Amino acid sequence: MEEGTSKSPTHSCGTDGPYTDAYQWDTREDCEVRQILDRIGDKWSLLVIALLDRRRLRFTELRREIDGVSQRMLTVTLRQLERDGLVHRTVHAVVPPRVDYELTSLGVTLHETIQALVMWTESHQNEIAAARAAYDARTAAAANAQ
Amino acid sequence: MEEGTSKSPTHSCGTDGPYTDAYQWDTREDCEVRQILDRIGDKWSLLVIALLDRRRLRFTELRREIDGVSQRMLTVTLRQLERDGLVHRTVHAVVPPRVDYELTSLGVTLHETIQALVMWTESHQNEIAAARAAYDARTAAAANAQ
DNA sequence: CAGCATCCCCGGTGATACTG
DNA sequence: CAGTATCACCGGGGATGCTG
Repeated sequence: MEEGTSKSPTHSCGTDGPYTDAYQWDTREDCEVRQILDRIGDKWSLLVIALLDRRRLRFTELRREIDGVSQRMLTVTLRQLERDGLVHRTVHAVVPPRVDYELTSLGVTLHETIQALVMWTESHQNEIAAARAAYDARTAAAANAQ
Repeated sequence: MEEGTSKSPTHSCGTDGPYTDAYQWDTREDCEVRQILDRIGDKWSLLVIALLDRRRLRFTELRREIDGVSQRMLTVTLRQLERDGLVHRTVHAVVPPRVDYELTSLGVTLHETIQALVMWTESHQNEIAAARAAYDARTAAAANAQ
């Protein structure tokens, strides 16, 4: 199943157009971009990063703020983020145990980048909603005519 | 700042400067941000958007360039993107059938926004790799000590 | 309090076969 | 060529129970 050769897995969009260079990105399934994108796209990571923005929270506080997350998934998510160097974990040797989480400087920069995406979404949500409504209407009409 | 309920749909970014307060985003599971994030995070959407950047491709061309995608998933992905108004689909009434895909203007703006994320990834992939290596080393050491 | 281990389910995805 | 339809799989994620 190894990509092995991983031969130019993508379009080497040659010289076939009046356009200037399109930015070519790595399209391999195991590339770094996909790694991060998977992290972005998973269910809880972004929420954790957003909640840790300029804050320092302990496990239970995070869990309370993220309504719906299971203990297991919060743990798993935090471990991934810690492994990626996006979140820092501080264990206090006290009883009962206390563990604090905060963004690393790397995590902060990712958060800032993600904000652009969030703002894009908020600026264009109406267009998307309209597009969906139009699409559904067209689809329904087609199904109706048939 | 009080949270009240975690389902607060508001994001009060109003008159505050970018760093005076945390930017609150919609944390509901069904919010628009999550809708788009799910699209970003799925397996093929981003690849399609990237490949359609300043190009106009037909179904088979896309399929050939995206190594590993099944016919079914390419269809599903394109339908979602079309429904969201990100990709435009042109059907030519010829035999054999010819269908062209291209980004809409909305799709172009999303692509531009995503580029920031991709570039972040590329700039920081070394840090992430280092963080992972360090984490794994720590973990292995701990397991070893035990 | 902050986890880890286990079981289990569901939906996203792939493979395959068929069609206009 | 560009799909649609159906089946099967597997892994993400929830629920639960147990520990330091």
